[in-house]
Amino acid sequence: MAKEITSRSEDYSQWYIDLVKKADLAENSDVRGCMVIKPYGYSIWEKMQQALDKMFKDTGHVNAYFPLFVPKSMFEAEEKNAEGFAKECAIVTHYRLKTDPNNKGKLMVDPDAKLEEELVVRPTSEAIIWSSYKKWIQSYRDLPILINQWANVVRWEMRTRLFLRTAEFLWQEGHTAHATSQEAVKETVQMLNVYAEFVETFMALPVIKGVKSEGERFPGAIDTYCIEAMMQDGKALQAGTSHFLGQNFAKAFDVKFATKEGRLEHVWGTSWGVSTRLMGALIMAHSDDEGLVLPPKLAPIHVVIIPIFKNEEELSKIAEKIEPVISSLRKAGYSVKFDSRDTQKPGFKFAEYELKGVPLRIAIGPRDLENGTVEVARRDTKEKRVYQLSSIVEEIPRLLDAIQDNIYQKALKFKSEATHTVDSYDDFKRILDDKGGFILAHWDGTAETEEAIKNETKATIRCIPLDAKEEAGHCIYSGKPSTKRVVFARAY
RNA sequence: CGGGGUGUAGCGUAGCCCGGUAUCGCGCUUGGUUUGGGACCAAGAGGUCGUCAGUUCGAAUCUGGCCACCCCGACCA
Repeated sequence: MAKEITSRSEDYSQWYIDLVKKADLAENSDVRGCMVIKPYGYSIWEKMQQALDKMFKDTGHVNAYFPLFVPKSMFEAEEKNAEGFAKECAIVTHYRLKTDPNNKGKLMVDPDAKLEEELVVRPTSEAIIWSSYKKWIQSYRDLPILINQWANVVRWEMRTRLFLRTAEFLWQEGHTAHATSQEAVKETVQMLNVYAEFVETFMALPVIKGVKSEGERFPGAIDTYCIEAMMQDGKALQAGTSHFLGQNFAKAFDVKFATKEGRLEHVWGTSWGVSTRLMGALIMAHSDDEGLVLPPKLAPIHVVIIPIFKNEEELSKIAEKIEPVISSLRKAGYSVKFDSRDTQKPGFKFAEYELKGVPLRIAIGPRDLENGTVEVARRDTKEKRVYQLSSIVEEIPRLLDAIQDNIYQKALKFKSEATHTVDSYDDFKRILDDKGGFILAHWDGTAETEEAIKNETKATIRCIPLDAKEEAGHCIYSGKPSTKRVVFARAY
């Protein structure tokens, strides 16, 4: 009742906000544009971090940490990158406050404490990292450098939305340096594949892998690879990017190395990142009007057990009966919560854990004690089934796998139904307005056409898919010849 | 930054036009009855009405300044 959320059909974006707040994931803070990630939301992010961090380490990367502040002169070294982020930077200009003589009890910025050089709060860390790499790299023997950092960054967005766009957000950013262009490209693609694999296997969300058009490219990159996911309302969401930086940053920061042959060359770079925005994708991809639906691989609680009892005595009988199940499951690595609160009724708890997206719920009461059974409810299908208590420890892993798979299959089906192929601008606009989704269409490859379509329809080129097949056609906008289809969509 | 809107208890709100110290629901506290799908009854606690000034015997209400937030646009992971 109090926790009721707006339905998706009524107002999708309100549904999203309700979900984030009522499932206790995050809330707006008293700081403009910045959110508080609450414990339940943060525990999902930690699960994501753990899985990604392992994948990074398995591909040879190590973690490090670089400063939050970047001196302005350092920040502006790579011109395109600086320009691209200039409009959204927070800047530290002073290092001290003092009591305000004209305003009792208040503080003011001390005008005598102005910094010689302003510090930019990092919107991304290429600058500070490449200025460090300059000191670390002299020879081909020093390469490659494969570093990741988990950090917060600040981008002063005009309009913010919980998880999807906040002024401060958490992310990881990988920054690598290589001796050859081929090796750097290979790294860029490898990390794109890591992201795709993570999003598909852990988040149960299928993606399109592709390359950004010039207009959508990361400032300072030669190529930006990305994965794009489809949300339930037909809007696309960029879930991760991997950039081939060429020698741009090496040149800007004068990072050279001696080759085996003794020549002095600039190194080749990549950078790649995913952010707490993935939380937004996770929420929007699978959840329903009852609340979150979490894939078991990222759920902080796999199984919640709700005892149904009238008194202390009944509760202790149930607890005794279920205890071996709990400890076996925990031993096997599952997160189990036994909610024995006597302050809430079972129905309240059922609704609460549905809201929070717990994949499996076990209810056990006097009736079950008599029959040696439990009732198991799946969050994804809402299906309830009675199992023998003796078989439950074996059933749980099977059920969790089934849920993970079912959620993915459902999202895959949705994505394929939301993907349309069009050959005329009229069809393009019609489908965009009727259904949204991904639209595969021919494009003449020019920034002008891309810009015109964006202005007229708000749809952007999400990517040029890596698996796009060669196919002669005509640009839906200009009619000029094209050799493959690109993916358009309205996006978050 | 341009256009529009809103600030009243932890949350959501009524009252404002037409001035007389604030309504209702959820939540919270206590007691009792309940407990297999969001319990019920009773009694309570909680508000400088965003802020500063003005008009007035008297301001949530009228006037002006300021601040904050939300929505639509431009920008964006």
